[in-house]
Amino acid sequence: MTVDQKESGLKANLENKIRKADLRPTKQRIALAELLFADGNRHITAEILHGEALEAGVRISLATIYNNLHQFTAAGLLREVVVDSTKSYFDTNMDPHHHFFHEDKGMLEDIHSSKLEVSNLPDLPEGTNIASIDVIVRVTSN
Amino acid sequence: MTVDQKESGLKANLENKIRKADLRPTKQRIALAELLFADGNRHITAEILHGEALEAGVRISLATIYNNLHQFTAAGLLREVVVDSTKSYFDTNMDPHHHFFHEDKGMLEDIHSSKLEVSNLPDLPEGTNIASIDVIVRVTSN
DNA sequence: TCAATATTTTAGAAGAATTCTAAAATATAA
DNA sequence: TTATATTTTAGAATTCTTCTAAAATATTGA
Repeated sequence: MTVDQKESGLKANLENKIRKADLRPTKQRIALAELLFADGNRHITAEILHGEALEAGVRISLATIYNNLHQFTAAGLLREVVVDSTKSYFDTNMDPHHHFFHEDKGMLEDIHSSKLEVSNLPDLPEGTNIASIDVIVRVTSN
Repeated sequence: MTVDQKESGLKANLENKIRKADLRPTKQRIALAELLFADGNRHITAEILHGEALEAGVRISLATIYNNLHQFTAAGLLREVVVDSTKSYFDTNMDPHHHFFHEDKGMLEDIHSSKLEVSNLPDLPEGTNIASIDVIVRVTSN
């Protein structure tokens, strides 16, 4: 298999992913999917992703970055992790898991669910359901 | 004990709290301390606190609200709870505990630490210390 | 008490992140 | 194709928060 075939295979796969989410595989969308999903789990902000896209030579506006991050999130391809009241982080890992948050670097790191257990959860407030349980272990460098 | 004595006792207590934080007990600070600490645990945003202060007849600017929320936080009288990437919540309960977050109402509710346990925490990333562990149980109404 | 000093408050401007708008560009279906 | 639906975009608008520097208030020590 040539490099070209491998690449077109990857791209075709991403197009598929986008189609399955009921979205059209536009140039911008494919480029973002590549940046987000091509090599493994990522935690990324809109600004950073925008920077990476421009660096990769993809002309894309910040509004489009936001649009797509939200559309991908709605489609279950991304989840938002709330760790900082000033900006939003998006996580490409959809398996149940938790996070270390490096407060000085503003950086997230996964904690696989099997590695951490939450037990003894009290009764839920009357008339509510769990949407998610988020554990953030905030760490600082020493 | 008269109502007046009780009230002045409460106010004196709050002044004390403010002084211990190395802050001057100004009219605005005392009013905020009253709103925050007078009756039990509260979870509040800057906007809401500002509204309550104005309603209570205290002339105070939003900048002062922010200044004081941060000063109280730095002094260990408040803690910030990060649950929403669009605004900041401050919690008057300084005991170790976790939260339910009612996503539809934007409302926080305490989970006492004894009611919930986090176990099996993996090794921390090289060269880091735990700053805090935050568990947010996000719930929605059904 | 009264001045000198230090802290605090404030209005309004500025900043940062995000969302909105409506027109142009692109993708899809027939 | 051509019509229709979706997407992208620049730039304005919005929301929350911080900054600025001047006026007000609190504290200290004679």
